[in-house]
Amino acid sequence: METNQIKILLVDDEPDILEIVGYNLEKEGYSIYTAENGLEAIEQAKKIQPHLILLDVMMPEMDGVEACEKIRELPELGEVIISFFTARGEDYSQVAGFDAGADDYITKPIKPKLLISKIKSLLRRVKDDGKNNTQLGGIIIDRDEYLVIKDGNKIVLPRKEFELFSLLTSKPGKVFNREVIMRNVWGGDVVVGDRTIDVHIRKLREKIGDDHFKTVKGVGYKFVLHEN
Amino acid sequence: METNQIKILLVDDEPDILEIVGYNLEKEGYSIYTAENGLEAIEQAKKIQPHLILLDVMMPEMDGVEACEKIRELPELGEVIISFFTARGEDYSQVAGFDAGADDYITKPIKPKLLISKIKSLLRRVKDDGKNNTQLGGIIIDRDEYLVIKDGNKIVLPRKEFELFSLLTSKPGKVFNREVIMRNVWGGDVVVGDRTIDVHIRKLREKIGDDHFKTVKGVGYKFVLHEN
DNA sequence: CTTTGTGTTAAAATATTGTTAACAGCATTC
DNA sequence: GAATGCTGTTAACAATATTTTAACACAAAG
Repeated sequence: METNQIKILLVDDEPDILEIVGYNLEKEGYSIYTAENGLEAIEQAKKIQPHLILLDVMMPEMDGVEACEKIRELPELGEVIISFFTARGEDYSQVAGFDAGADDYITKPIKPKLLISKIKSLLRRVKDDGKNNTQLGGIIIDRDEYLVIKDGNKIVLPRKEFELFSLLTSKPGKVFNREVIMRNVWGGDVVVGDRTIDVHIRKLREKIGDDHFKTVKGVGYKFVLHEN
Repeated sequence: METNQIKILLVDDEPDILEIVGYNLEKEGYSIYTAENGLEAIEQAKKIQPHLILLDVMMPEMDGVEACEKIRELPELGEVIISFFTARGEDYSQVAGFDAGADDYITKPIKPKLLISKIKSLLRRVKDDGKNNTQLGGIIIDRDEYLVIKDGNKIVLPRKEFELFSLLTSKPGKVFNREVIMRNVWGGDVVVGDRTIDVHIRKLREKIGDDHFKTVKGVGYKFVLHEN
């Protein structure tokens, strides 16, 4: 990933800090976004999907620790890296911070060089992610994590359901007949009853949404992104 | 290990793919070898002892899955990492289940940047056989000392437990199935009972924390940093 | 209005994992 | 060299989650 595609959200109630830190990071080529309190931070985070969030611990409205916890509850931001700013001596908050789900700490006063090198090290994980993800509209299928994320909700599917879902979504709109489904999900030799596929489809409809799975009677099933 | 000492064997029946992928990998400094079918792949693999093999699933003579199985039976290649190329939707259940003993897979069409980052991630384990410490949230993993530090507490793990932990944390969130765990922690030839992995997972849960280790039934285990 | 294919349920069957305690191997200590 | 403690493995059993079945309802097509 190019440096200039990496988005960093900076959250602090002191404009001075935002400016000086922002300046240093922009000089390195990162795209900088800012917020002045925890509430705003969460709004922004949802909107811009940053790679890294730098959160001040002490802030009005909602402090950093609380904001961090809230952000960690948002599945669509599951990958985001969060680091706190904290004044030295405030380090009692470190334990609380890790509990809240922080990845690292940066102590004030901020030294630009140290800041940059810490940030580079934190972002190393983002740069080479190499994930097997598919994004279809608002639905993310993560084959590494065996997870489906829809509208910000993590949905855990059991194996057969996941594989069936994965097959259907491998070509949205295409109708898969029962034989093909059988062969791909169950394997050529396994023999199971007639209603098994239906039951699995039903569960997918329950979990993912009724209207994504269309029955083509006498032929098979298909996955559609939008109903029409 | 230096990048230019890392040997990658590329196996695909389409010369175009060999060329474009080979070009991209050579640009990164890897040493590239090629084969055009499964049989040839096995010959080459024995001869050059590569660190990583990228196998197309669909090939004449002997397909990727079969070749992978054969390679896994060769004791002299016990350490090799194998990843499939696969078109999305193709042979889904087999590839997804890693029945053949692959470590990962890469979906076609191949995007060079993603390819490179995936390969780097796969090779990370080979490259830093030397010293390496990782920090993940509040957890520090010291691979030299077989030591884990969590919330400031030192946790000493026995070798097997440490290696299992180390594997799972090498890619937080990713599900590792039992075969892969077996091969990486115990080695390809060792045969131990079915419950051994479970017992080790249990001990990690006891020592590191229950909620970091998620079971995906029928698939495997994953390490998660933050629960949600 | 009969046939054919699909939808729905809950219960049954199966598969997979969790837990425990026991044991052997090995190194360390006394 | 006996005692101790730790590691890794196993086996038996418990606990759970997933998958399948079976029975019946329903709906569309002919």
